[in-house]
Amino acid sequence: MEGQDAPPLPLPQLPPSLFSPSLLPSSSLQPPFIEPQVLQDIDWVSLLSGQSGVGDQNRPPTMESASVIAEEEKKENKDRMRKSGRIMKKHSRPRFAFQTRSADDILDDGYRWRKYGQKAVKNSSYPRSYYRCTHPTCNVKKQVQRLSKDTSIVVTTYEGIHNHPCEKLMETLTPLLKQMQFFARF
DNA sequence: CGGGTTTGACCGGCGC
DNA sequence: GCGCCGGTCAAACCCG
Repeated sequence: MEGQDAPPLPLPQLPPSLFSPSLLPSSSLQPPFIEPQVLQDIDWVSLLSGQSGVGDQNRPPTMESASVIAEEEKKENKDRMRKSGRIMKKHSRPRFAFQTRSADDILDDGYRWRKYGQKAVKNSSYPRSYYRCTHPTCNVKKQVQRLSKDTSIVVTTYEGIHNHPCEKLMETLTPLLKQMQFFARF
């Protein structure tokens, strides 16, 4: 059915400052890369340490555009109406999406994810994948979808904030921090 | 054998 | 009410 992808994607557009497809080189064969601007705009500290708390709301104004937020709020409001069902969780969860240019669908963000579903979505010739953080007490989710418009672009949508540190990053960072502490004494 | 993925079924919301 | 659609479940499967 969804062989073509003519209509515009329902995806909220990120501001050009975050991501500018037009600036992308035409040659697309590259190792997994996150656009530098995107990396800069992410508040990795709070993201990784889970400092923003599950209370969200006061999450740092990282990279979501107003339009993205508005779109999400609308969706949250709809979710609020949900009364029964298996996932009666909390609905007002911080969410943000960003696009990366990558040949690989799964970008290694340091966390461990378990895939729990895959769906073909309308207006896209590529399926959307659903992942959950494998950490026992952490129910952060993310969706990964490749743009059919530009197949070199992958859209990743995170939902929720990790309530645990990123093991992988800590592993890498710990010796570094120790070194910094050592040199800081001089 | 334990952890992950695959994949069809299922469920709830929404528009008509 | 019905059908479509997106999100999730869970059994089967895969792999180191």
